[in-house]
Parts: sequence; structure tokens; C-alpha cells
Amino acid sequence: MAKQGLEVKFKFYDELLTQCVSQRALREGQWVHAHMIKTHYEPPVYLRTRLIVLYVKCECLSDARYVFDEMPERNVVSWTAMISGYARMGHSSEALNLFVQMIRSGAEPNEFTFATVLTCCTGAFGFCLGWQIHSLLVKHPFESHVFVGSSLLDMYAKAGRIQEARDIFEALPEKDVVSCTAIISGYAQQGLDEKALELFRRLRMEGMNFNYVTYVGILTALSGLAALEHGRQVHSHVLRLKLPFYVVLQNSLIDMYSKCGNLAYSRRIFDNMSERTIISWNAMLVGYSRHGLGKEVVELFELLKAEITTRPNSVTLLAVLSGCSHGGMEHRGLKIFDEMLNEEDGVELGIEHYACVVDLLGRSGQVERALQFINQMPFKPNAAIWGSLLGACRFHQNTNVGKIAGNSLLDIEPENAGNYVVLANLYASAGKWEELRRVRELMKEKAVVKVPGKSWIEVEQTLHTFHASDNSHPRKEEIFQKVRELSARIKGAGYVPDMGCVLHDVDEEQKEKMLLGHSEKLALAFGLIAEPQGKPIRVIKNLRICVDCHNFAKFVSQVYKREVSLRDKARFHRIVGGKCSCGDYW
DNA sequence: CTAGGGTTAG
Repeated sequence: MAKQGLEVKFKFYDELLTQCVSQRALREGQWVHAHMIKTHYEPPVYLRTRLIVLYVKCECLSDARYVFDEMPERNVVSWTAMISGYARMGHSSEALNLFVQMIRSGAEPNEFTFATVLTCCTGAFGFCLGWQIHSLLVKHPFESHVFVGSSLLDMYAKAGRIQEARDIFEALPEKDVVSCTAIISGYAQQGLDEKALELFRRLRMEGMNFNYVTYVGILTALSGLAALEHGRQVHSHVLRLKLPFYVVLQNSLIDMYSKCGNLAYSRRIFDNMSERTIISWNAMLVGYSRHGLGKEVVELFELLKAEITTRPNSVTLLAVLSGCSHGGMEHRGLKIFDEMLNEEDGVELGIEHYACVVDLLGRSGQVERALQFINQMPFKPNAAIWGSLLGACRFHQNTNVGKIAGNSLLDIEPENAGNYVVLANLYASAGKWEELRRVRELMKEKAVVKVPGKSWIEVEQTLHTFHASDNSHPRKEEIFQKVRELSARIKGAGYVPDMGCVLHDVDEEQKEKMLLGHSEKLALAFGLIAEPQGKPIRVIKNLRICVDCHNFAKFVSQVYKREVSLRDKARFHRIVGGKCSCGDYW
């Protein structure tokens, strides 16, 4: 009789808690919980599990953990709910810890557990564990489960093992939006933008229905490619879908237009947003910064500071400082840094922010002060810091400090060929031939060309890619012919090839030939052939633009009266009438 | 009862 009464009571609690869970009613749930404690009966496992689920969904992790720890025995659901609680709050190591405990306790994880725990396996350590979890998985029939499979392939993709991710994807017996999005975004996040685009098109042809997360992924790929025409097409497609308002998607669109060179579109989207996150602001600020629009950066930053609901974060400050630097507003940037340094609850300053200050000081010609600043800052200088100082020394022709910066840089990154080029440029322009010879030898000895330079241009929604001295393009003869024609004509206007940009030991004639083969020039020449009169030429390069190619483009813009927009790894160079928006400092 | 994919910076 008493036992039956208890069961009825528990059934009643169960119904109450189920309602609380579905309505995320934390207060009511807590009340039920308190009532249960007061009755002094031992609640069964399923009731305790419900409580954990409720607390996890309401993000009360400590309450959930309390109930979990008090359980006399645990079922898979309580383990999984608890792990998922840590996972969704971003506490990956706690989630992984709990999973290990679960295995040790002899509990059998199910497909829910695996799908959850694999999302925590990022980073080097996480991947180590994830790899072991994968081998554990093979014993269960879960590997080809869509949820587990997409979580698993995402883990491999984020670890940079994209081929393994692809294999898991292909092996899935059923593919859905999420697994497709995971692999497409995986390619995009690894910078394999063309692969992402190719797969996206194939899956779409096969009839897959994508959602807004997939579009975010594909926009990332299009941003990387700076494929403006493609991007506009995806945008109009997204509009036709009449999706509800998703901030993340809008943020992606802002970034895509800015990386494709169309800031006006970015701003229009930004202005029309009904709600913005800090990422929306950052994307817009970075856009202005990338285009060298210092004034716009500072104006927008002032608007942001007037907002009460959105606080700047470390990325914001990075965008603002580098915006001041790219926009030639050194004093303003230094002032903002000092303000942040003194602000009580300001953003936390990292070494990247200090690198921006080195850049600001260097640009304004205060190379010695920059060196002093480096020696006093609370971080051990890294390659970015020395690289920035070296760049400043090259621009301001300071060989003394340049030597210090260059040698420190070569100590840290002896394999990076680009570093030798900048140092050699400095020595060459200062006439230090002995030092120049030494740098060349060092480079031959130690440098490894990790990322080959390439440039591309989008013409009528097709991307044309060029490597140095590339002769794979079907219209290569025409292109080489055009480059020679350009060179001859701009020489008449004063262009002198910058042989300092060639570090190979070859004769002068050979050097000039190598310079003319640079991928930027090939893409530029092709643009002039293939694009209609008057249309700006938009060239994209995967690395920093070379000094000679920059100069070459300036002369072409002047002699041919053509706007040239060049996006390199760091920023845009908008070149009109022989002048570049970067002010020749980059 | 418990589950997977997403945006800025470097």
C-alpha cells in the first residue's frame, strides 16, 4: 500500500518535471526538487535524471552536477546529459574527464554520448583523445550513424585531417544537411575554398536542401576566394529563400562583401540589421581596416562605444588598432591603446595588440622607440613583432635597427623565405652588398618555401589562377605578350624593375624575366585582356604583394588609366592614377 | 529523458 502510494507520488513528480523541462521553467523545477528532498524518500534514477536534464538545459551546471554526484547508480542518459552540459558551456576538458570516468565505471556509451563527446575533441590534446574514442567507436555500430558520423568528421576536419573527414563523410550511408555542412565548412576552414565550392555545387545538384549554416560555410569559402560574383549570387539565393533573420548569416555576408572588396554592400547589410553582435561590429571594423579607411574605423568605433548592450572585445581593439595603422592614423591608434591600457574593465591586451603598437610606431617613423617598446613589453617578442619592426626599418631605411629586427626574426623563423626577402630588400636599398650576400646565402641554406605564391582573378564567375611563370593557362601566349607590352610601355613612364626583389643568383636579364613572371603580373595582364574597358581589375594574392609588382601595378593604373584593386594576405591595395591606398606602406 | 554542422581576429 505504502509502496503503491510512493509510485503515484513519483509519477506526479515526473509529470511536473517533464513540463518544467519542456518550458525551461527553472524556478518551478527547483521547487519540485526541494519538495522531493523534504519528503525524505529516495527518488528513483529516472527522476534524478530528469532533474539533471532540467538543470543542464537551464545552464545550471553546478546544480546538475550536485544531483549527478548524489546518484547511487547512473544510467547512460544521466552521464550523457551531464557531459552535454559541460560541452555546451564550452567546458571541454570537464566533459572529456567525465567521459573517461564513465568508461572506467563500466557504463556503455550510446550514440548520443559519442555524438556529444566528440564535439569536445578539438585542439592537439582533444584530438588525441578523440582519436582513441574513434577506435572505441568501431566496436559499436555507431560509426555510420549520421549524428555520430558528422561529429566525428568534424573533429577530423578541425584537426586539419580533411581527407580522413572526407572518407568518413563518403562512408555515411545517409547524408543530411548537417553532415554536408560539416564537410563543406571543414574545407572552407582549412582554406581549401575551391574544394568547398566544388562539393557544395555537387551536393546541390544531387538535390540536397541546405540551410543557413551551410550558407555561412560557403560564404567563408567565397570570402577566401574573393569571388564577388559568386558571393552576390549566393546572397540573392539566400534572399530568395526568405530565411528568418540570422545574425550569424548576416555577419558572414558582411565579411564576404568586405573580403570581396565591396564595402558599401557590407555597410548596407550592417545598417539594416535589427540586432547586432560584437562580431557584426568587428566584421565591419576589420573591413574598413583592410581597406585602409582609418577614419571610418574610428567613427564606427565611437558609435560602438555609445552602444550600451554591446561591449568591445579583444578582436575589436585589434581591428581598431590595425585600422589606424592601415589608415595612416598612427597617433590616434597610439592614443586608443593608451586609453585601453589605463581602463579598468577594458579588454585584455595580448601580444597581438602590442604588435599593432609596434606597427603604429614603426609606420610613424619612430623605429627606435618601437624597439624600446618591444624591450619593455610584458611579452616575449615573437615573429610578428620583429617582422613588423623589420618592415618599418625597410620603409624608413634604418639599417641599424633593421639588422637587430632581421636577425631576431631569422632566429625565430629561419624557414620562412619571406623574412629573408624583406631583409635583403633593406640591405639592397641601403647599398650594403656584403650583408645582402650573406642574407642570400643564409636563405639558400635554411629557407623552405612553404606556401607557394599564387594570384587569381574572377572573370565572369570563373576563377583564373596563376603561379609564378605559370604556363598552364590556355591563353598563356597572349598573357606573356601582354606582360611584355605593359612593361615596355610603363618603362617609358619611369618604371624601373626592382631587382632587389629577386634573391636568386642569376644575371640581370634573367632577374627581369623572373620579375615579369610573378603571378600578380600574370593575373593583372589577364584581367586587362579579358575584362571590358573601364572595369576595375581585381587581383587577389595569397601572400603579401611583392614590392616590384606593387610598383608595376601603380604604373599600369596611371598609364592605362585603369583602377587596379589588389587584395593580398593582409589588406586591399586600391590603386588609382598611380597612387595606392596603402601609401606604399604594408 | 541524452546527440551532430556556423560568423570577426592571428
